[in-house]
Amino acid sequence: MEDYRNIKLSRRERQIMDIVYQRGRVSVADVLEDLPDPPSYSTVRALLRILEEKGYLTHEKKGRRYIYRPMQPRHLAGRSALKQIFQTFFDKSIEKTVMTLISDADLSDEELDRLSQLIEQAKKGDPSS
Amino acid sequence: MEDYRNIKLSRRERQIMDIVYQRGRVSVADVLEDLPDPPSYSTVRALLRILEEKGYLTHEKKGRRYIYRPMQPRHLAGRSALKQIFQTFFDKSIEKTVMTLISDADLSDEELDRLSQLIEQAKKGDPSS
DNA sequence: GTAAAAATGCTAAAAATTTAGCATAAATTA
DNA sequence: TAATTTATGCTAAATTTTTAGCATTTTTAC
Repeated sequence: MEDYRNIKLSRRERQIMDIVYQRGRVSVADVLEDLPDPPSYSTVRALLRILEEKGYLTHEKKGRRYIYRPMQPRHLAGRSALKQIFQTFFDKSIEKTVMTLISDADLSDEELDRLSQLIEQAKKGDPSS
Repeated sequence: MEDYRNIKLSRRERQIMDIVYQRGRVSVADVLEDLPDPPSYSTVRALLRILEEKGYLTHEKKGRRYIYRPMQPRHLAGRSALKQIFQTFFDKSIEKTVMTLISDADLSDEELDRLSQLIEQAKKGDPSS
């Protein structure tokens, strides 16, 4: 659980977390740049501070400015977000979710081959059925 | 775009939209039942009304009570949400996203076979590369 | 047919979020 | 070294969100 995209955070807080996960590491200016309907510099600073207080971010001093990054690693946050999505929209079906991803994506044959391999490996690796 | 999970909606509004998409059609009581830290009946009604005003929901009278459903079809909302996720967490890579879905899922061989077929079909159907 | 139950309409207060602004410190530059 | 720029610390106002409550309507039960 612990999915920031699902509960807890306010609208601005979520927007900022998304930016942080997209960029990996951000300065106040970075966030300001990416925020839709950007508020003032002060505002962004306040929100970053709050997110840090809530335990979602941490910062370090880089020269004279703060650089923020997420506390939870990206891949974990991604997993959690995906879980939420496929529960909400795809009847908890991985298959439906993958189908949507693939059919929307217009993938090259090369990419499709790599996915096939991925699935073959999953078959070998986990003899669960 | 128009992704309710990304921007615009407040925390409660999003929670409610998630419930609506999970259930398909909801009464006030349904929503109340699924909401974490449920507020009062009045509150839920107000939120549903607001979401309808904003164009996310519509309702019909079923007997004496309102039944709400989403304006945007589930599969479209799902696509949009997925897009957001794989952009934010997976470097816009379908492959990485699918990999995470599959490796987390502990799928049966049967399910994996169906996914293989899906991919084969994608290869045939779209000779893009 | 009257009373109780279960719904909505509407309004406004309470709480949380979002915002800006002033004070201050450090680095840059002229 | 003084002025300017670019950062943060802190505080409080403005706005939005969240909530509850009362009035009214419709159905159900006696």
